[in-house]
Amino acid sequence: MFSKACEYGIKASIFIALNSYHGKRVSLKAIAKEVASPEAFTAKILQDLVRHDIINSVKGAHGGFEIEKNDISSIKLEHIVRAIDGDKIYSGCGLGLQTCDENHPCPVHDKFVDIRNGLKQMLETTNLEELALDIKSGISFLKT
Amino acid sequence: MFSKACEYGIKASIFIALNSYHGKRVSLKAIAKEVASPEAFTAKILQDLVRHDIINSVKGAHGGFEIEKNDISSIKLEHIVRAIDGDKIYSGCGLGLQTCDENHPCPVHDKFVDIRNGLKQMLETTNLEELALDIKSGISFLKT
DNA sequence: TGTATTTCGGATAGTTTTATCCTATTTATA
DNA sequence: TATAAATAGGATAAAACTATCCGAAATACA
Ligand code: FES
Ligand code: FES
Repeated sequence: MFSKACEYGIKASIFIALNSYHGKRVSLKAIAKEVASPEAFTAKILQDLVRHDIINSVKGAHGGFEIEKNDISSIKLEHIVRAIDGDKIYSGCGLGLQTCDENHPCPVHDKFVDIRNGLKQMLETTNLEELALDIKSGISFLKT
Repeated sequence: MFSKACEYGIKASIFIALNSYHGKRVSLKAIAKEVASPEAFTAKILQDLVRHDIINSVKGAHGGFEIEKNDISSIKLEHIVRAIDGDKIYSGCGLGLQTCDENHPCPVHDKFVDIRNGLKQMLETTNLEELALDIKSGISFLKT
């Protein structure tokens, strides 16, 4: 469903949010360990999220990644997925036609659009805060 | 969502079904043209579907691919997807945890499972006959 | 000022997916 | 039987995705 990069990006963002909530900045090393992702690859993904203004980075000693406290609840999964995987999830035809078009639909268009809209809806309404809180309370997990 | 191989496989199967409906066997060349897929790659995918007993092939002059007329309505998209992409769509965790487990859920488990079940349901209940009939009646299209 | 820490960014390597090529095998028909 | 038409299958190539490496730049602190 999502690319590896996107999976890592979402999990990393949740972990950063969780810590930013307490005013703690986290390092790449800590993130990669906590979400069980390859360090160097995760670095690339985080750079991408920084460029898209989803997370902030601070270079140098005591540097790391953080999220504006006020932004945590307004950052939706959609923003992260769009930054990393682009909008192919949203716009593409399920069977690879050049464009997904009501007026020139592929055989599964109607059924596919239903499912895609569900996914879209989910990504647009799920924010980092709720996900981070579930981790904090031990309801959900980032690895294993 | 689906791999290219799977997209080609589904479209090819629909085209074969459409023709088998009229007792017509179709060649690889005709299939690739009709679904706008690379010929040699499509050949591999069709071989896969033949090995999985989803379609039949006949070698030699006047050979080609066909589907048992009585099977057209009982072949579900699920069978094709499983044959080509395996069951990763069904079993895997949306965020890449080793196993998708109620008792050790990732942060998006509940929401993800909902969507995955919708997809599963769709694939399990959609059969080749209905898709082929929509093509026949000009309601849907296999390419462009 | 010097050093350790840490992100940034370019280059490179490995793996999987997608795609192509060529030969062997099978079959209908002249 | 000879030939042409098709699928089968192995080998290979190209592209995309995943992952690693290393030096540059920035920053805190001694
Ligand atoms: S045209 Fe294929 S999903 Fe819309
Ligand atoms: S544990 Fe991640 S989707 Fe179920």
